Amino acid sequence: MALQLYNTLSRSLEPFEPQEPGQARIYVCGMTTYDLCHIGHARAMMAFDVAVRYMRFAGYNVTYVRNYTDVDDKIIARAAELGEPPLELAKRFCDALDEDLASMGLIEPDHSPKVSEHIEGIVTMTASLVDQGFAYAADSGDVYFAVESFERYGKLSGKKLDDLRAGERVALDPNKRNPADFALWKSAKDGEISWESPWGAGRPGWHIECSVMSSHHLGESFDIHGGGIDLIFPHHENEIAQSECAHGTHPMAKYWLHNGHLSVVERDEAGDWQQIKMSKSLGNVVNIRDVVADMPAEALRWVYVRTHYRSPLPYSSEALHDAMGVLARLYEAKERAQEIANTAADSDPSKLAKESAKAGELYKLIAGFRDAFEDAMDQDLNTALASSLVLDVVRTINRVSTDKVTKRRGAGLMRNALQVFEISAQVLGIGGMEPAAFFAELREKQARVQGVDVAWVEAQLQARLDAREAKDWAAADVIRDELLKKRIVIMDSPSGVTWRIQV
RNA sequence: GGCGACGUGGCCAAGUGGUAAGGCAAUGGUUUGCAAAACCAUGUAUCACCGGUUCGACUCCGGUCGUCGCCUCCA
Repeated sequence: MALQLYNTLSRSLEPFEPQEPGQARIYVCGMTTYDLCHIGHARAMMAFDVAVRYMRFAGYNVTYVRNYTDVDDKIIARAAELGEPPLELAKRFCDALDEDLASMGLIEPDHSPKVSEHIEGIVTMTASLVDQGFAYAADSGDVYFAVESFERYGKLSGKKLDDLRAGERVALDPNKRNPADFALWKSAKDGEISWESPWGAGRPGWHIECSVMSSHHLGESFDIHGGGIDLIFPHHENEIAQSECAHGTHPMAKYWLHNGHLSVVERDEAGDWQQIKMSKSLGNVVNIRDVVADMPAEALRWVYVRTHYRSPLPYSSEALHDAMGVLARLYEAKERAQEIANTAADSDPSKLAKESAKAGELYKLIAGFRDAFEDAMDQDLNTALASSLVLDVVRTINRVSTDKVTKRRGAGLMRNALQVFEISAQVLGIGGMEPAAFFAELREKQARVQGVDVAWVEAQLQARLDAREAKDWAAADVIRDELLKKRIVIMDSPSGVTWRIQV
């Protein structure tokens, strides 16, 4: 099977057929950089991160563009509040965003254009729309796109101009011919950041930058345009209008992909989930850096990956804790597989599979893994299914790791099994760490979160080890119970003692 | 008012017409000095409800109820 994507334009699943075979061009609406990136934004970033990773995995040569909107009303307002030049504020948050996304293991786009660097192109496209009669300059110095001039207006969102309840929620603007007309260019108010234009000093409207930057990097008609579900209208609808009118080509993009929203949920007194709004005033905004400071970033990725990108995602700290536990199991399996791969003798895995039923089970699972994984991802990037296939392998590795035949001669088999983690790491961004590094990071971060003194723990562990060597089980157990009270769990194994903080 | 999405075991969550993956939690067991981890076993799921199409529907169609999103800035 080949990749199929759900296209918002047709509201159906379509086979992915890029304009140029083997080459995929994708544009994703990034962030308006007036604040830190929170886990809701991160979901969108993750959805398209995985999409691009998978397309590359599947053999496409992908050109991936994700913009920063660094000129915007909210940025100007925030900058005024803080007494900071708007572009400096935007730059600060662009850098913070880069840092946060890198900490989550997101791949970098091939191009990350900023509005402030494309003003000339924006003026040119706006002028072209005015010249062609698709836009008009009002006396105020604002330039508006005339939605009635574009017959396909509404094709993405399914909205009809007559149905839009103009003026109901926002005061009508007397400068506009139709209330649905939107600004391509906004005249500068006193002291605002502005650029010169044929219509006087001003700055770009909200939607035009994406039309300009996408065509700049990907051409007038490209393959995939992505963003959050909330952007369908008006943002993407308006992008289509601008681009297709300015260029006289269509479609602007063949496939429109939209990720569902994340919502924060908490348990109420009855134990039922209650949806709560993530907002500054409630003080419950969860930023990427808050999460990544407390645990390995893959835990957060796991939360995203476990739900299909188009479904709503209920987020809770409980889900994040579950994810940490699952990842620990995954890395323990990887560690077991590595140990056998490093210490066992080599033997043809197919022969081993005949000698031991357990080895045979793993052999079979691994042999079919890549196809099954691709089938899952081909179904509109079904990471929920794909990730559960990884867990199937994890369970089977754990089961086989006690098998005598495998322990003795299973190096080859386990090397094959380890490729599953490589695929998972490549596509989902999960499972690529060295197990020891994962556990060290988990322990270090959780120790800080829970206020545990690592040196003290190590000392306790040594004392317990001494007691155990003396077979003084009672003393050893007292120490273990003491540690457990501080949520430190001890795990004895033939290769030594490890510990973990209960999450 | 318009457009759209969702409702699957205690919870989360896949499911591409042929009676339901995976995860978490729970219980029992194997293992362990005892634990932890791991593994094994255990879930009668009226797939919101009511009709329809079909040999057969969680899956398609219509309706009802409920939750949510967009129509203003929003990932």
